Amino acid sequence: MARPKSQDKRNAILDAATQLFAERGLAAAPTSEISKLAGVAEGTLFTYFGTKDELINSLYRELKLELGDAMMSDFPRKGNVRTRLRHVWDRYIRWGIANPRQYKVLAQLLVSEVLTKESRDAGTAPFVEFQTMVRDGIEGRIFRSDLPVELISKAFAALVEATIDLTASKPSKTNKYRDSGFEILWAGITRR
Amino acid sequence: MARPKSQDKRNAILDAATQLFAERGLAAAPTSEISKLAGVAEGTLFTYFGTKDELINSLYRELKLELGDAMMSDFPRKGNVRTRLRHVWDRYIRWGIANPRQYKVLAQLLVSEVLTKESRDAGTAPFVEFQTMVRDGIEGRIFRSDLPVELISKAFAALVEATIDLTASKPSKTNKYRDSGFEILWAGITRR
DNA sequence: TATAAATGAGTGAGTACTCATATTATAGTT
DNA sequence: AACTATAATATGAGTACTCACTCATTTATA
Repeated sequence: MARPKSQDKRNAILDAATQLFAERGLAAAPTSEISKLAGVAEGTLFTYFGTKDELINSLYRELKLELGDAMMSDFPRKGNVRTRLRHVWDRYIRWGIANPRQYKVLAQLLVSEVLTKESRDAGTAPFVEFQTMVRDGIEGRIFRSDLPVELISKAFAALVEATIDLTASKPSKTNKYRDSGFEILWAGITRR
Repeated sequence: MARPKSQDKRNAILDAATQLFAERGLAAAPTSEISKLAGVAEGTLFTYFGTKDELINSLYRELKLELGDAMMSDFPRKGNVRTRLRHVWDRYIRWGIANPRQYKVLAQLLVSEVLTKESRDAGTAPFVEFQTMVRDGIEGRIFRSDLPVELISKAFAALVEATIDLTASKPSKTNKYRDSGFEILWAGITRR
């Protein structure tokens, strides 16, 4: 290899894209401005990402990885189901609040029409341990056995996101929302 | 007025926009194609909606009204809290399944950057009775009193939408998801 | 008959992507 | 260690194209 690509430039482009996507939406953020903000020539953007759609797909995978890392670092593998569930709950919310742009872009990407099936599949990879935990909860008779696994996972995601959204509009109640949100989830899926 | 605008044309344009937005996303649906699909000249689109953004905002309000109607028709005002909550739950899900395009577009509009604050506010208007019901639930000691009202509303919306999304991928389990989803919500927000 | 809607070719402002040229990190040679 | 050849990246003006919106003209209705 005569001259290697620079991971720094790649990251700068992804960061710039995140910022502009969050501020204006996917379609209204031109590659010319993304590259300018990243401090590279427009052509350079296209040596790192063949098309704008490819950039968007790469960004999605990157963000999902970050979120997965945030949720799973220090994961209390030995803890009971409640402890583990609470860990990922707290981490997810913390990440969403600490990275509002990334969080917002993720929401935009998910409803966009440009994500490939491969990207969507790749995006679920970081969350295998989460699936395991849900299965543990059901087999260990902690979760209600009449609830489908996929509904529990979905309910988790839906409630975290609702909680983060609320927090964004009333940051002073962050802790309240975080705790109450979890209580709704826990009471909702566990046996009485 | 020499020649009145036609409600039919206006609806045709909104319908065409809904279809194309759902298929390709807001940005990739040109006004030229929307008008063609609606069976009017492109100029006509602009006599009904001054700009594309205005069209999008109008569509949002229209869809929210439809959803509100669907949820609130035959609303059992005299029923107990569970009956009333279940009513709007079922109607919301039924509407989402019966109108997948509308439902999808609504999701896109909510994360888009073109909705004005006025539109967002107007969008909540059809749901005043829902708010009342939540307050009833808290005052009547049916819902847990430590949960913030706004979190309960948000949790409702989040769980319905999660349920509809799941149903879209596995229609055969529609009833199961509908019932189980509601159980999660109900167990989550009521006193033990 | 007056007034407004309907039409669709035209316009100007962008936009994603290209490509000829300049630059530079690397591997090989001495 | 210094030099060179090589092959890749970096650059940004240029290109082909698309799109939201306009406007002169035609058509319909009160």
